[in-house]
Amino acid sequence: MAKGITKRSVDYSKWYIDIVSKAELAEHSPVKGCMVIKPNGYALWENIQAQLDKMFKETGHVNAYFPMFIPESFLKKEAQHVEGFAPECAVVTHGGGKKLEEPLVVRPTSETIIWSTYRNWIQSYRDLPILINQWANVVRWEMRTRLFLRTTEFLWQEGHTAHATFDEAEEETWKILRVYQRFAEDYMAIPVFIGKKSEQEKFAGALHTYCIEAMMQDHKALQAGTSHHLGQNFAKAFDVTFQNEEGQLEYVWASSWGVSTRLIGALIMTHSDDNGLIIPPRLAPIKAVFIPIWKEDAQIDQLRSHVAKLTADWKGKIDFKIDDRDQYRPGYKFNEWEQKGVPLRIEIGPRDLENNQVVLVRRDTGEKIVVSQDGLLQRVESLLEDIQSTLFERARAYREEYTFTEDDLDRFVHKCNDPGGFFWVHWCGAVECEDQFQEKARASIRIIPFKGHEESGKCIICGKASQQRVLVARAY
RNA sequence: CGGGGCGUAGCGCAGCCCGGUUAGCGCGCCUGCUUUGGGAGCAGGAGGUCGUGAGUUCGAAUCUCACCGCCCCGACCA
Repeated sequence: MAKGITKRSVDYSKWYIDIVSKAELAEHSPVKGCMVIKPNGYALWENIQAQLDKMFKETGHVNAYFPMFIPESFLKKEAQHVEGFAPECAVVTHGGGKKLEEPLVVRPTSETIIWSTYRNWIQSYRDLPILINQWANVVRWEMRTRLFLRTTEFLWQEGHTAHATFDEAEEETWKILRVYQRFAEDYMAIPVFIGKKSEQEKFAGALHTYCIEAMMQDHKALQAGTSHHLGQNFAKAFDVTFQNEEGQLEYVWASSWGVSTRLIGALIMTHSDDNGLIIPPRLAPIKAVFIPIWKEDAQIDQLRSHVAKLTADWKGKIDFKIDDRDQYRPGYKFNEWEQKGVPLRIEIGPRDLENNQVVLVRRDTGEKIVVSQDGLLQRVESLLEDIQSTLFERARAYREEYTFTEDDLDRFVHKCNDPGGFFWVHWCGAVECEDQFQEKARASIRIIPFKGHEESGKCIICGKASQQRVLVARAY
């Protein structure tokens, strides 16, 4: 039935590419590693943006925009930061037909340009906090790219906040992490583990990095959002100080945080099946699609006007579409909308007109439900909510099935290969042992849990004392 | 940067080994008629610098050399 989509069991990577292509989310551009985000993909991104933007504003943030070009010297001001980003920067050397005096880096992230600006904005504790977010594109010259998951240019939001104290910056970093978690779980229907990154995995230039981590259907981990406590590192690099209530000069404390179009990749790999994309209703640009079915020309107009009447009060309440194209037959449309991930299909034909009913078909389960046309909107709305929670529960059950607590090294390595998954293992904290996860199992520490999850044991690698388990997995 | 694969119509491919009329097939597209509750049928039609450049040859999609690009799999990263 799923024409043109490789089955997950045959080739997972191919399946992913087929979904992106068949759902018309994006395609490759003439430039290596870049993508054209097509209307279906962009509509999804717009819905992600709209909800997140609302949540940022509810937590006191405002939007602004900083330029894409950054003087090369700025990148070099924060030692860890340069080291982390220098290799993957695109650099503009010419403009207006002339060689530039100083090359311009196309932003890989905006900490440097923003902190060079904050320097001018901050003098007193009364200027703090600054809680700014920006929606932007960034460029990172990656060696290996995949549509949405890792592209040379991608869209994201980056929050950059400035605070008077360590604790305030910490609270901000934590608050945003919880916003990300809530968004992932309540809107994308993607269950996530939250925690802290190891020293090796943290952002270049941060004191520590928090993240949300999700499991994909191939049991690999995908980092879906990060929130960094930047300490005073950028304030020191750009000499951003403020006068506190006692009149003393102090360096400003910072946080930064972001999610990107990678979320679309996460959404695909969490919910979709061999028949195509599945979009959780709360983010679906089209939540329901009507497919009128007719046998004679005379019925077309009858159906059109009937559906128009039926949906007269739907506008503004639910995003739906009526597919009354007559160059395609119903079966074709069924498949097309399934591939595009529309959560609910509403079939209506002569039989239904006679019986005052419609046929609802759930995208998540394929279940067909015959319901009365009376109170259809309420029925559709509650069904969409049910699909939303079913998707989340299904994803959570799947994740639990492949999340293991493991104490035996051989068994851990073996299970990393087959079936793969998330592993809670004891780790002593040594970098050497962390490297062994990569060496032995091509896996890495995805998160270190927060306080309250202490448990003493022995490091699965070296056997020395360990105070806690960490989550280890192969990752995208 | 290593390994693999591929560049021929919008998409997917055959043809190449063994050079030779007008480069072919499926899907899609356009026109018409019949159809329409799980990817419709028939008829007609449009659509090509065979990735680029050089070479061999009377003659190159096909042989030789070089280059370019893309995809997939690994090492680095959101």
